[in-house]
Amino acid sequence: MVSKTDRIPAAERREQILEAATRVFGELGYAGATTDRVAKAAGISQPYVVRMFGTKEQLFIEVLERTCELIVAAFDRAVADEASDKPVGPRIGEAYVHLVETDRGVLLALMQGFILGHDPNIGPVARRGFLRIYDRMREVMTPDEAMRFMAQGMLINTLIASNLTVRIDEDERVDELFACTFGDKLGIVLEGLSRSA
Amino acid sequence: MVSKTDRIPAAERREQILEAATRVFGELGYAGATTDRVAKAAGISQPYVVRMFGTKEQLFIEVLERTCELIVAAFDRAVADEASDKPVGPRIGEAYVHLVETDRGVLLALMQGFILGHDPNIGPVARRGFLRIYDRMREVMTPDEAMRFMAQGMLINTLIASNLTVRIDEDERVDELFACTFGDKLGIVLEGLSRSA
DNA sequence: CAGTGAAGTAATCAGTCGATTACCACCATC
DNA sequence: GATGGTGGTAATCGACTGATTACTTCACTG
Repeated sequence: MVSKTDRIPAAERREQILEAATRVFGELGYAGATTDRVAKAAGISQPYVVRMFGTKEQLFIEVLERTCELIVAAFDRAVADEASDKPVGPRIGEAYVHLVETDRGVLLALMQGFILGHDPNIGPVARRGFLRIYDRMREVMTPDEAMRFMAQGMLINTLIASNLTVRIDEDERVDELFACTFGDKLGIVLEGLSRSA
Repeated sequence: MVSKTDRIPAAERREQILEAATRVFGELGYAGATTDRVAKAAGISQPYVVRMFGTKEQLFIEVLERTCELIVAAFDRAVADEASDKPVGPRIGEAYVHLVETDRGVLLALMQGFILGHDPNIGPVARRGFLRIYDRMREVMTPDEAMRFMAQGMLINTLIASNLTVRIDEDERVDELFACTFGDKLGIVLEGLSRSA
């Protein structure tokens, strides 16, 4: 039934599942997503997903930790980028906007984690992830700058999650808000949107 | 089985259900909440909830529209407050912070709506609500100010949703972030927290 | 080539949840 | 005192979903 090329080492398959689960959880939320949707997105069967991660909850927790790692890693790269002549703040901002364009699922899954803060098992992981990102900011900017940066990030997450992008070029207020939010990085976002359309 | 004092006019009962549903949806999310939890929170039976609103989806949509109305109304009151000697920006900010303290469910339900932007039925309602709030801001401030205000609001929502408040007085970074986010309104928030604890 | 372990699935089960149905209690009014 | 409308529930159904079980296929190795 399964051709031999479909058999893949567990570690590699694990990463595939995490990637697919990030998209599915990001789109449907934790409760709304099903292990079967994740399985289909990863191209395998539902029982295999459950067996590899134990429970749906554990899978989500690993997705959440992975998204935080990806974001922190992206920030680290931006901070370490010696080639750029820009200050560190805008460099990190650009890195975040770049994530919007390339890996929307990461931001959405992160958002889904934050709003599960009440959950006894997921909540602590979400809070730890949030603080890890905040800490990273604080290493390169003041508390006030870091706060504003996080706020801007949360607005971006909300704009993406609420799918307001579909009304760009349709509603003047949306155009204005996007221009104001993304500033000189608006081009990057629009380019990413047209590519994914 | 039901004492006669439990019989209440439909319109009044409807408002009770919407209020209860706002809290339940805010805490558990749309998919995570059940009509039975809403019913128990409102003190009635599950079938009655469904019959009054048709479907769970329709109930959520009405909750979402109601939360937007409540927020816009709170802003309107703040704008119209002639007694205050503060500029309009801080007055609205204070109104929003006041919502954190008194009606957390409203902010959380609103957040839950935003992250359902992909949903074909709920998404449009969420976007309309977001823009209605943004419009209200734009009537009394510049695009840039309105964007920053929305960003700050989204950060506040995230801090509340992720339940980071539980780590106040436990984690220095959290204290710093809250002080920075709420500024001179931090007292209002802390007072609300200790009262609800 | 027997044997072992890793990769993966089909079938199914038990619990949950939204929705439906059929019913009951109360009050007004004629 | 029948009657009909309004406020409400108990019981239940069908679909969905996370998890479990038992099985198959294949590569490797002694």
